Amino acid sequence: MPALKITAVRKAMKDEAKRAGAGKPVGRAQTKAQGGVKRSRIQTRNRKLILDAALEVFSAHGFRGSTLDQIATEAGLSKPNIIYYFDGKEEIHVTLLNQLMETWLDPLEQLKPAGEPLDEILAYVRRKLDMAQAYPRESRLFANEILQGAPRMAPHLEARLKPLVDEKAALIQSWIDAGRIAPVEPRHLIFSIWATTQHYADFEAQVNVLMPEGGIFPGAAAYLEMMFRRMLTV
Amino acid sequence: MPALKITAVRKAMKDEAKRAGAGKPVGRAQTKAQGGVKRSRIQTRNRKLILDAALEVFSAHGFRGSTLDQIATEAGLSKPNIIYYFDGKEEIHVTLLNQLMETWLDPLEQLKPAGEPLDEILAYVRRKLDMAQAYPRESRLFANEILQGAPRMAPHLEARLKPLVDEKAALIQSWIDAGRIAPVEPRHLIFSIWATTQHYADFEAQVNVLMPEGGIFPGAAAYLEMMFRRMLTV
DNA sequence: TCGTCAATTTACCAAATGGTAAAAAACGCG
DNA sequence: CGCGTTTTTTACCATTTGGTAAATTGACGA
Repeated sequence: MPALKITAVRKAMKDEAKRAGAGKPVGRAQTKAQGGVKRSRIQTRNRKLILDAALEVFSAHGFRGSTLDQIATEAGLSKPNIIYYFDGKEEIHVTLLNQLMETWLDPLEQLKPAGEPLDEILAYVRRKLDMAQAYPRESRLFANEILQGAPRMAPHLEARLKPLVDEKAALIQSWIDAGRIAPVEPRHLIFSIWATTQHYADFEAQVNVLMPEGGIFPGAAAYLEMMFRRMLTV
Repeated sequence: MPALKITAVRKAMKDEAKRAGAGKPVGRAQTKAQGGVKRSRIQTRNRKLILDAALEVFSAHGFRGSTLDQIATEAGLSKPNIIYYFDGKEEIHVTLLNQLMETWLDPLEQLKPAGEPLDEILAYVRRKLDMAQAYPRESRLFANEILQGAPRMAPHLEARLKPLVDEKAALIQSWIDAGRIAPVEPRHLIFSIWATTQHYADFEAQVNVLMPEGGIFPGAAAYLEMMFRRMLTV
């Protein structure tokens, strides 16, 4: 029973320290990206090494399926050294997710009112598919998180994704109202773009079984362009 | 070091026993669905309880994110009692996956040469969407497994899914050759049907953030029917 | 109703895992 | 170069977790 108590106390102290913003005497490296967090060359390099390794591991096995040892090995660092740079497994994951969200939003942000509506949307499909091809690990990391109910991402979804989707859905609706594309529910349209493009990254294992010949992306691009073109042409 | 050795020996003995097909003296319940495995009323009931609980837990947290204790609690049984019915966590998971595969294949199996091609395909979309709505846990269990690279399912994918997809892709191609639907790559068509329908189950957490109003499925059904109708109409 | 086999519980264990403490090593600046 | 600071390593620890052994209870047919 004493062991339990000691742990509880230690944990409480740690939480306290966190709340007070008082870092450990050694290793102020883990203070997150708040104000100006001047990072040394070594810190920059190693944080990147760790995040790269974590992306590899988390995207392949999910959060709970990944271990610090795996990440450490992949990064070529020792486990305690990883804890020196990040407060723990969870913080690495959250950092990755936060970074990812911006990258993920980017293609949709580029959907602009200027230009021909159909071309704009098809270009968006294209960007999304390119993204799935270029960053399959990021796509799977994201998919994993959402599949588990977005436990560490719900706030971000609400704060960053929702406003953007609201904005772009309104834009698409305005195109519809102007009779420039066929009438469809904008949000379902967006969902179908996400689903079809990300499928090639997230379900790669299945796709590879069913279409063994390498290079599915050219065919996918042609198929999706045709699909959305036909659907949206007035 | 001796501890390690003992474990190794114990493990080896267990593997041996498995290979030889010699079950434990007590509990022949875990012999899998081979020949006639007459199961008592209690066995039938408890295996079902366990599989139901495991579906709930595995679909929510993934394989590695789930614990036997969670499954036991959910099933209302004790952990050792669970091990009495299944050889271990892995066997529960595999059993679930195998069962699931049949259910999952069913809607595609119903795609038949008779009838109007467009109606056949739209009915397939409908069945898939109904399935996502009625069995979201199954959909997520499957998605989880594929996301992780299908480690426990690759053989099944190859043996059951691939032949079926080959067959139905050929059927769709024959419809195209006969000029009865618009020409599209049959496999990409199938992928897009899977992706768009399962999206509503697998990414439910995200969908719920972006479309707070309950009952997205009616809208999804209308949208998807329109989408595939427009794409496939000659 | 009684004995036997099936089912369940109790009490464990070893390994894996996230994390820590403290000493050693490397860095870099005056 | 010398010395304080940062970074890394070594040696641990507590908890969690999958799984087991053995004793106990329960079901059910002769």
